[in-house]
Amino acid sequence: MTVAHSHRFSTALNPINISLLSKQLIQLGRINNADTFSEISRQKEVLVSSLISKLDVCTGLDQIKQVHGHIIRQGLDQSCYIIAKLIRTLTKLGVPMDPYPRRVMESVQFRNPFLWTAVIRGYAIQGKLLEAISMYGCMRKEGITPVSFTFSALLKACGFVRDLNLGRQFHAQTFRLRGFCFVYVGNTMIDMYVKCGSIDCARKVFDEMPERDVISWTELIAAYARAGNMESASELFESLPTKDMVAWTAMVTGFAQNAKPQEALEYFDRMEKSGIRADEVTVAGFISACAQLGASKYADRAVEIARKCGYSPRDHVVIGSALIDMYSKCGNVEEALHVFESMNNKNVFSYSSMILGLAMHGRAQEALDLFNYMVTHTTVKPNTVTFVGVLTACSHAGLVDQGRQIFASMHQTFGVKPTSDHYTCMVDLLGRAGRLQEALEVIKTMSVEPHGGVWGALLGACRIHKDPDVAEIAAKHLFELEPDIIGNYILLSNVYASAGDWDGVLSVRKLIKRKGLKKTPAVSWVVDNRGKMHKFFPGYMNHPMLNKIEDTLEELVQRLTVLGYQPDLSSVPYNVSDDEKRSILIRHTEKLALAFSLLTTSRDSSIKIMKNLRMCQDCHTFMRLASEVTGRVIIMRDNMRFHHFRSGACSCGDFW
DNA sequence: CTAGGGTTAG
Repeated sequence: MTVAHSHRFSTALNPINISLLSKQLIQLGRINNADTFSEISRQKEVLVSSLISKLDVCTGLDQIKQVHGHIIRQGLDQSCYIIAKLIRTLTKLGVPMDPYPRRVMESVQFRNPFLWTAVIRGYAIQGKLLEAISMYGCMRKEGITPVSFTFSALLKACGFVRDLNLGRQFHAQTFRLRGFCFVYVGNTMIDMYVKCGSIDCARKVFDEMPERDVISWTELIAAYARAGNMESASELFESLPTKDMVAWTAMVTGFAQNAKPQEALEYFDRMEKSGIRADEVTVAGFISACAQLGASKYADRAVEIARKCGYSPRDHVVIGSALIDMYSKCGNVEEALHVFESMNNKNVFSYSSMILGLAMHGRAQEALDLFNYMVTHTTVKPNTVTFVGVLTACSHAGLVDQGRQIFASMHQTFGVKPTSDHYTCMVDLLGRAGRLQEALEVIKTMSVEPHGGVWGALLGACRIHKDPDVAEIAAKHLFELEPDIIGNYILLSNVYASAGDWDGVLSVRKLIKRKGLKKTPAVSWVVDNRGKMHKFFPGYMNHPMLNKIEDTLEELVQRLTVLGYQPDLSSVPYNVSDDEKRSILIRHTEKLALAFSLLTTSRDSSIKIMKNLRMCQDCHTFMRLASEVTGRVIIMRDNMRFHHFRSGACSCGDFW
């Protein structure tokens, strides 16, 4: 509330204004003398009520007490309607229920169910289930009959603290007392079960509700989506008779969150075709789906849609943050920076996305600078994701000491507890720097149970530094935690291969076979300027330009050899002849994609290649040197991050 | 006054 506002409030309701108001009302014929008194107090209630409504998050407790003073002076301190409203507002503003709001309630002599409920709900939202229940007990003792709103508040409290048992008790009581269920209470019940993680109970309530509205449906759809069960979500959604914007959005974001971007886009299209408007939340989900597809033609479409819906990143934080992430993942970090700078409001999502974007593209120093700017020049507080971003930046740039410092400060200075994700970054940081024993030590002293990522980072480091002994330790834990992820086995096999241990390679291959796992086939792709995608698979395939591609590669190899290029035979994890290794290497999909791009794009444009797996050492060297002899900028995205090859150097500093 | 929200590591 601004100063000007509070000044207006303080004069709005003085006795002169009230008597003026009453004269005006009589003149207008709205009231007659007989009921002037009750009518004026009703009007007073309306005025005071609108005064309370104007309190907002910026209001300090002093101003609230000032308003309370007005309420008392106007003789409205016994009005349940006004006091309940005041308490609801205090709750919204985050004022703790004890002692102030509760005292205000206790000062009212004759309390109605709505006043009690406002207090119960206040405790509920602040996570104080026991106090909420005790208030409910007091209310019953006074002989007040609860209303549906009361049960809604109690159920909300149970959901908030995830107390399934108490939730069940109130569920039963609700039906006993009322005999029937309002849609509203039913919806709160669904929400309670969902929050308690019991989606089946939520479904049961839904199925038994005599009457449902679109909110009941959407709650359940979103719960299925959050649980990763998009089949049930779609099924439910299709049977929803009238789908509104929020329901559609739940589907779009649901697919986006479950790594099904194509479906997210489909639902967005269907939504548009049904003539339903999209709002900021819908568009954010759409952008997130585009980001996952990682192709600029989707990026353009996302920007176009955001523009059409009237959501510019300048004024909409959610849209801006989503766009930053999308541009970064599409390989256009410059545009991401551009969006970031254009934003009027930036929050922790905007900063974290930007820091992660810079880290992903190997611009570690800028990522660190941005982080430092954020913590020293803004009021934005870093969260757990922000630290993943900064630590990733350190690890990709080999900044061991800085990383250690930041890791220490995150808990000490910023109160963010390290999770397995942060330990993953630390293990990666130390591991890449060749300090495998230190990395192992970090894992042993972790304050949380290490997840697969932590051991995976260690195994990855063993691949770089060719250390089969530590690799076996890492693999043992990793295979227990993630027995079905083929990439883990391949990684171990690569470590053995790089050490020339072909028995080891063979044993891993057997293990893969026994588990019935299938190797993920490699694929690289490029998008031409008409938006068409060209995919390249391993070995020879029937691409119309195959001959030209082969010629180009042969010529390129010759030019690179002059610069000292030698095929890195240790990148081939098979025990075959050196000639065979050379011919396998030259058929790696990203090399085919590179040759294709050289043949089909103009000399001054940069080349953008995507790949679903990690790039091998040989391809990395090849790309680096190719950027030198061709004078082209090559942007290459593997399954983890981006490499910018320019004039014979890579943004990752050959550190990946 | 009960529903949908963008960023996470190997």
